[in-house]
Amino acid sequence: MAGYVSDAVIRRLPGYYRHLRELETAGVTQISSQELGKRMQLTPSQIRQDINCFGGFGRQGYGYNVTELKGHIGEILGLDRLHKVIILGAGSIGTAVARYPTFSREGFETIAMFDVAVDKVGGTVGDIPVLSMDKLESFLGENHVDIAVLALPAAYAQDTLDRLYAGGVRAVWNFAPTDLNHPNEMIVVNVHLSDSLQILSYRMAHSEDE
Amino acid sequence: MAGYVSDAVIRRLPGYYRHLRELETAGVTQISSQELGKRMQLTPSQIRQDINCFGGFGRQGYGYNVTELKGHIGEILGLDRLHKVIILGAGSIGTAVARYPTFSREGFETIAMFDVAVDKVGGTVGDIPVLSMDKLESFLGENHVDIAVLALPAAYAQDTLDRLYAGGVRAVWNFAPTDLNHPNEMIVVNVHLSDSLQILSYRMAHSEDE
DNA sequence: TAGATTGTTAATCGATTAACAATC
DNA sequence: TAGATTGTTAATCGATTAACAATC
Repeated sequence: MAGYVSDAVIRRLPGYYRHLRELETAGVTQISSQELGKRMQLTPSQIRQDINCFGGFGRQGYGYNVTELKGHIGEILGLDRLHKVIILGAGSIGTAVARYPTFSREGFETIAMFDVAVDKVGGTVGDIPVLSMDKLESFLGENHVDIAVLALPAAYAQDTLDRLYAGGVRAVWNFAPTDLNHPNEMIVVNVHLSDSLQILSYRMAHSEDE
Repeated sequence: MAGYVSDAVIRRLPGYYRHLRELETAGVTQISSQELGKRMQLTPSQIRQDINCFGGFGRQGYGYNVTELKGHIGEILGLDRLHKVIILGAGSIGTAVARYPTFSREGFETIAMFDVAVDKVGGTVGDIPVLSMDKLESFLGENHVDIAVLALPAAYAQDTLDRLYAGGVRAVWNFAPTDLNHPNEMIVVNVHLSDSLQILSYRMAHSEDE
């Protein structure tokens, strides 16, 4: 069904999912592109175009069924599957990711964390065991891992990514503040917290401009 | 100097800054749009267009001086100013933000955290005092705050944002997984960690498509 | 000077918006 | 049926890329 879908559309999908979940929780069963657009600050046209990249989930004269559309978008996002996750780095960022309740709710299960600090190795974060970084290869040999989270200093990120790739991991969620080189068949999504804060700083510095 | 600058350009600025910092650290003094483009996966044209939104920082036949350009972009991003920050929520995300070393290096100083949990109030995270949420208004009355970080559950985010606005805060960095309503003169930048993870999930689910 | 590379204008490409027939 | 709203095609708008004269 889905042919080429532009990056712009993909980046909006989680927003649709989030708003539809909120609407569902609020007991709303039906919504038009008009109303959803007002809520999400998008034009009704754009919403219909976006949704129709994946199929005609609406009905003329009615709009969209909230639960149904949320279900479709959840599937499109792959949230109907279970993802096994490991976290590299048991510092404050790694810990925050491990404890983030939303992830487990959406099918992301963290099965292990890795760190170099001897005082962390052997411990746990919540229920999650913290293993030695030296055990990474053997762990990957024995366990299927869908996603690796890089939550360690930039200086170690590239080397760790290369080890993950060699161990068969094909998807990385990167919190290290650097851009990483990776083979085409590896998917890397960056968080780059500093970038986001700098954009806030930019807007503050230029808020009088226009 | 800077007339209208598109969102697309603004979102790329932190990337320029990051790469220029890395180049400077590596001892590179000069770079052409060609080389920088190869490094950042952008066309040379785009780099020259982006930079020329703010002024002609290059020299024909030479390219750009790394340190000089980094300095200009740092200023454009407002990183030459000191920003006083408070963090709402002393959970694992708030703590991770408080401990993130990059921020203090770039001129963001966290002066207080706030939480409702009685076992956290009165304590510290690093050097930063954790105050009671009840003290927010009095704190804002006595201290200048440039940026508030929302690191609390979605259910409390809108209410807290309204209190921040009433207390004079005009910039918010939002980690709560919800979109917030805010007056025009308030600047809100969202992190939405779940969105980013869902985009990774999407790409994994559709990596065979093309 | 010759070579390189910018700054900037023009051309292209893609994403958003508008319009409207189809239809619930 | 009449009214509402989708799905989809066409028009517009904006961002990216190409080209090249200016100039270091």
